[in-house]
Amino acid sequence: MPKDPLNIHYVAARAGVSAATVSRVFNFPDKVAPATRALVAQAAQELGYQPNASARTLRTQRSRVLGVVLPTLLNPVFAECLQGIALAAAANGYAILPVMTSYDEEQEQQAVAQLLAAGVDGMILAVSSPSDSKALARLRDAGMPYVLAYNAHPAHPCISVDGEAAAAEVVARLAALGHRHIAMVSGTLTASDRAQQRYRGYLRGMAAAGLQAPPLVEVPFVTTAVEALSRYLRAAPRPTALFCSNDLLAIRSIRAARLTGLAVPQDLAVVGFDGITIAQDLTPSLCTIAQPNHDIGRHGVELLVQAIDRGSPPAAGDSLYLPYRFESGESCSAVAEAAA
Amino acid sequence: MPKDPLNIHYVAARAGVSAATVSRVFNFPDKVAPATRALVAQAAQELGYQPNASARTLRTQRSRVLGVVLPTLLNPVFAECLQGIALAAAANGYAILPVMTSYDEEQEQQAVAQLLAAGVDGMILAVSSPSDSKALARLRDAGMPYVLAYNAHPAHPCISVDGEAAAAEVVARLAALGHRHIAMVSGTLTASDRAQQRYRGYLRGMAAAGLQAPPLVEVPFVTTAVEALSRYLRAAPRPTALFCSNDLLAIRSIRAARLTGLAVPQDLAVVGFDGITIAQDLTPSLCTIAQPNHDIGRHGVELLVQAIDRGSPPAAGDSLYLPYRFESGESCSAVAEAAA
DNA sequence: CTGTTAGCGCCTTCAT
DNA sequence: ATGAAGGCGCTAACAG
Repeated sequence: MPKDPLNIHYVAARAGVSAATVSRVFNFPDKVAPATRALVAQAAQELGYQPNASARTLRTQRSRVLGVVLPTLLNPVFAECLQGIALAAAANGYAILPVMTSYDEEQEQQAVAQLLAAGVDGMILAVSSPSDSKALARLRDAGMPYVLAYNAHPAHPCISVDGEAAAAEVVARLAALGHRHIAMVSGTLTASDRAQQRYRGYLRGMAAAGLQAPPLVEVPFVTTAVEALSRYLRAAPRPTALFCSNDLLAIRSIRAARLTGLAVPQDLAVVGFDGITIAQDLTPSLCTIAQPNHDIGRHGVELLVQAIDRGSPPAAGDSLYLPYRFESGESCSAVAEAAA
Repeated sequence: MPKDPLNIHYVAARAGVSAATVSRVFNFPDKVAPATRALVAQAAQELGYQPNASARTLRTQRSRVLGVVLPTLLNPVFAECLQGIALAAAANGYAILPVMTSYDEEQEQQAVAQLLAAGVDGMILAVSSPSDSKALARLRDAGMPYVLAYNAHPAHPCISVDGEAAAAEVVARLAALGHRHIAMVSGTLTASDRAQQRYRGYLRGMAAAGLQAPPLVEVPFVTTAVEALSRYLRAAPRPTALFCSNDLLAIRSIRAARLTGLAVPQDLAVVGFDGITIAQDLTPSLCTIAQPNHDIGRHGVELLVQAIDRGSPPAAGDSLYLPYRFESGESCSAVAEAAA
């Protein structure tokens, strides 16, 4: 049973050296004679000693902890991204401190305040609206290194895909398949920067294809999405294709279609966005824009770690736009003859 | 612009009091005269002062951080649980430090070691095998408060549902629907305590129904599950119902069935386990055992927090078995006449 | 009710 | 190459 005060002095005493030497063994092994080093390592090993993280943080002003601010883990996109963040952080010797904000700006601010007080070395966040975020302003003022994930904004360092181009590509492909009535479905547009990017891309794509864009189908509450979508699909005029701002909505759209008696993709083509892992194992498999969610997290961590090491926060110029992939799935096909 | 040393003394100076008083305002507001308290609060507010977490932790030996050890966030069950943990932790003034272990016992040990060194106040874990876990032994030796989630074991405090009873119930219901050929599908059995519980329940249920249990269908790799299951379904004799040890496998089984030309549920009834949120919006909606994933996380946090407050780790007797619900979904129906 | 004092465990000059 | 000393920011006794 180890004595209660399992600190650096105790190890030092056992190894017959000073506390400073023990500290060096853990931080700069090269600065200690091999023999002494072995002695100390041995003592530490036997005692099961590990340097106290708080004391080390207090002294060095570096916590080796990264804060993570995400809307929710109920959307697999963010769960997958967090998994990537967690793995990359661990690989780089960092721990993570995640906080969920429910797409709420007020909670984003609180999360940032909490993480600032916790003394994290950097933060990765996905926020509602980067352009006017108080939370981001606070980070910048504090000189805290941070990276945005999934957001896209010229004034901030972002890891993302070009959502606008991807959305435009979706529309182009649908148009090429003969679809002329293509509607877009999203959650509350103002609550998500992502949805806005994608909507812009949708509009651009429609214009490029010479098609008229019907009004955006906004579905505020996830829980009632199927119901709302069913109502929408029963009302005329009905589109032949639906572009959904995320995969969760696409899945619910497919259900709504089936409940309404529409066959997917024959009567209604459905395309999602995100590339959540599960989507490819559904039946029909989901046609979507696949994002490298894991890598978005990983690159975020790496960018942050590099910035921390070199001592200056990431800048907008460090932004990374990763490649996306149009994943053709069974939920999307050419428009049926009768409807064309 | 706040001065660099934004510490308790700086606030104290500005409020014209001592550091101790500032500390008291943050920790025991009642022990300070209302007037002084307001003065200090004002000063802190203006400066944007927040007590330094590391210093506080070093001094009090309490970090107000909870460690979380989970296999992966790629399975929505754990993502949903973590969401519950995160919310409950925040509500109780705790931060969380999650670590993912990929169902690997070696990584479970590393995670525990890391969390121990980080000085967390308690831990919530879902491990592969509670009975012989070195990681749990280490926690117990260290006197670290911990709770298991999803695991079930008489020697440890667990938050879970009765997976065995639930599995038995599934079999009973399938039998009542006329199914006589009921097979069970799982991942690597040894990698998951949950799968083992459910398999025991399956066997018990089969025995109770007077049915013979065919060999367990073990699908080691998630990525190749659809392929393996398709092969299995094409080979005779084919079951009329499939009980899957989790929802992810159930979803893949449904896909495998369709690829094989089998209609679900007419030709093959499929039942899952977990109750991941997305399952009810699929088509067919998934028949499953719904677990309160969010609440499992929440109760884990609450049990831990209570134990920490009272100063003694949770005991096996504190285990909580939450209610599960058989969620009838469209993926399961009575056996077809021809096959009966 | 408030101030003084000491030290949590560690790292980091500065000396030797 | 190693040791001695001071202080990171905070809280908990103890005085007053």
